[in-house]
Amino acid sequence: MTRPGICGKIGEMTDWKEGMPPVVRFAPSPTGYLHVGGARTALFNFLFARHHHGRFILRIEDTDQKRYQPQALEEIFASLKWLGLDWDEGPEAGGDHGPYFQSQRTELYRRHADELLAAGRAYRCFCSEERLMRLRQEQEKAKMVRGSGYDRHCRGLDEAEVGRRLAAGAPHVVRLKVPDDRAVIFHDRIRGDIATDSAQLDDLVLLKSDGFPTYHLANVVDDHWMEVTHVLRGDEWIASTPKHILIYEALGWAPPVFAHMPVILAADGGKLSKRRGAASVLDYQRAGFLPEALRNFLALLGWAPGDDCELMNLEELIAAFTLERVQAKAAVFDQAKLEWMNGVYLQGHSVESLLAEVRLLWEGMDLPAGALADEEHLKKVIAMFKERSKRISEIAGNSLYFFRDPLEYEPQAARKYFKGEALPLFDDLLDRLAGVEPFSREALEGLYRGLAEERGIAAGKLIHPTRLAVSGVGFGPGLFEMLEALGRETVLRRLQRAREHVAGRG
RNA sequence: GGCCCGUUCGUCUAUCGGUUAGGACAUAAGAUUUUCAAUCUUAUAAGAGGGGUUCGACUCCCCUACGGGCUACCA
Repeated sequence: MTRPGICGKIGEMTDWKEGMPPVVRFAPSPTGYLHVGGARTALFNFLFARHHHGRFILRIEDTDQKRYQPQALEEIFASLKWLGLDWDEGPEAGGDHGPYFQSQRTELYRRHADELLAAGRAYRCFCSEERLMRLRQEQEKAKMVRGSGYDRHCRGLDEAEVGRRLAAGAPHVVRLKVPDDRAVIFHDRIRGDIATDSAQLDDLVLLKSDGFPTYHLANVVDDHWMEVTHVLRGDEWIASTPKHILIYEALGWAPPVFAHMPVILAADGGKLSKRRGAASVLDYQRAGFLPEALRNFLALLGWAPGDDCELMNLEELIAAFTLERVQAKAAVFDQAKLEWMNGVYLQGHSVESLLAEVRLLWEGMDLPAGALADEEHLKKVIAMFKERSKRISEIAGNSLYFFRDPLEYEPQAARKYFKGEALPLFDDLLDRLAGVEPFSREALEGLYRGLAEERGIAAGKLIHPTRLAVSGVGFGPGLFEMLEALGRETVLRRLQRAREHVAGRG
């Protein structure tokens, strides 16, 4: 049996070459559940910080008032905690760089926007949404090659005019003055140098008309004041990074190190979504996955330790993780491999450690009163199902016949084992099972083997119909330990009922 | 459309110019078994295409194709 945590990487930790401990952040937007792609980004940030003895900050980017969903916050926190990704600074944890909600830092953004305005690096724009929309349509129609995007209409407004509109309370945004035709270059730790012509960038909005900053301004300002040294984020941000570089320049700040993580795709190559396999971290929890399995699996999406090691616990992941080994290529989420890995981790769990969670699932399954009263019995059942399960939910879902009589018989198995020839065998079994002492797996096996020999048939002829009769299905734990755990009374009752069922069908 | 990023078995990946291109999941076959699962054996399976550079390219460069991202007062 391959056990998790066999790689022995502990002790190989190295300090970050540049000396100073790094500071990273995970900055989700509370617009919905935390999906596995976000979780993977959080995980990489966490691993990087721990590996280099740095700090991991959680920051909430709630600057979009329209898309804000209050319950999303709880989901994000719960998801991160479930995966074991504790943050050193942020909501609940506190820290010296708070507040950690961008909605509570609007003064700071406004101050820097004013600073840029005063320095002539930014300007107020009074264009209406209608005008912007019309502009976009016209550009589309004209198929403009260059200069698409905002046309800098308000960039040349004179001070008097601006003052007049301001006094009139006209709604406006603040835009950055993007320099003409200049190369904007940044180094991506995963992809190397990426250069963009500033002519490709339009005068982006820094401050929205509702007073909130855009992501671009807020993330630059926060990363600066929170002393973030490494920005590890999804690669959908690559195209925006030149804008961020320009903002750093305008503010006179040194940009952090950038490293863009590859995306995670669904099996069909498309984007991961609720419909294409689960996407929410908490959905995986609900589906019976173990956090350490999902974490291990996610770590291997876009990253590999370099040797053939795959099963790694948290300490080993931390010890082995480096940015150099993060891949640039998008990775497909392979549910089958996750299932396998989860099964491996599940086998590593003791019955005791599984008890509480499985019991919770059973409790939600509408079982007869008192069915779950005997803890020793529950443990026995878990032990029988654990080894043949890949998820916790399978243990609970496949073992219901230990708490109530089967409601029906699996049709395919019934066709095979509930034939007329089974009737005399049932009679023999009913007769002998009533008297066997003790009702133990050893004695039961002796009974079955003996009877098979007497009748000159294979033991399977007795075993299979019995299994179906007592469990309703054609698969499960070894029959004799199953019968022992079920107890004589239950076994006889179910066999009797199965006999009637077979007889009734002629 | 423009700009940017990417391309090794079906999937996740190893390879940092010279390998019989390795491992894992999945798949198939066999062993084992009272079923299922597990376990053990074995097998199938890859450098998108085309040009360069080089004594030698999966590895470096260019082109094409394909996939993805961005092109919002969303993040």
